[in-house]
Amino acid sequence: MAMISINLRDSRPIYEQVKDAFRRLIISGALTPEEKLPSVRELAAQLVINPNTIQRAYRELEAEGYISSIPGKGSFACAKSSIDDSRVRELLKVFDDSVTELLFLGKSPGELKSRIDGKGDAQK
Amino acid sequence: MAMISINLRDSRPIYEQVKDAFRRLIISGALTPEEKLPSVRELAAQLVINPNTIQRAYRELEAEGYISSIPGKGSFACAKSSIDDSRVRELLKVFDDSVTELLFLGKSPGELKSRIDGKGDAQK
DNA sequence: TTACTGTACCACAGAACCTAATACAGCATG
DNA sequence: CATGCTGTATTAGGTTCTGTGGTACAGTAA
Repeated sequence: MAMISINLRDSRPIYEQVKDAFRRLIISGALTPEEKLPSVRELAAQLVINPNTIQRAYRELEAEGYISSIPGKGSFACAKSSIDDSRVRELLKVFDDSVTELLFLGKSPGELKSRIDGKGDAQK
Repeated sequence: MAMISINLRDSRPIYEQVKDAFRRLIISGALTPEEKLPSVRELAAQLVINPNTIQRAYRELEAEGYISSIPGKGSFACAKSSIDDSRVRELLKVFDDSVTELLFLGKSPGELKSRIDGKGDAQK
């Protein structure tokens, strides 16, 4: 039942941790399209944080297209087809920048490529 | 002479923008090892921001091993051999996470690999 | 000496983050 | 209908982060 967990001692904002956690669940397939997420109040109670913080995470996840919230019903995971294109562009920039710096620091292109192949099946 | 520029309307902290800017200069080779960076006060005057903000950026870049600051002399770019290992681990995590999400969103492994190859010569 | 360098410290303002409490409307169940 | 859930919005307050402004000290070089 404890779908996600957060770390109050982390420097990253709680709402960002919540966003990342649900993105991972969706990416890994642990949360399938149309599947219901915990309600704002329920999750806030589980994590012992304020409902407003959860609401912010859900609102931003919805803006990215990862989830869809319906008043009175709940929040639900979306199919990947509905994820916003700007999210892809953002990720590509992160990818490119990390590659550039890793290559500079001595990593070989082959080593980075093999890391991509390692993602086929196991999700960690 | 304007080595870097910052955007006050950006949501990211100024000192983070400064850090990224100098990392890019070093990575691209525009700033070679032992080369001198602008002084704290000089750069602050150029960018019209507070010297303390520059100082923070320099301090953190030094902790990562990208630059070395010597009281009375100045701050200088370092050779890549002195960059901290934790920076590499951090970058690998960013790389892996972006790959996982990009693959989920429909990008093919081949497309990502070709992006790695595109970094051999041109730098942006 | 003079002028530059990095570094440290303090106080202050504004923004971001988070909490707390309340309220309203939509949906589903009995 | 009525109860209880759902998302959503609003207001207020506290804490932390970010950035500014000013001052000070020590090391380096002309």
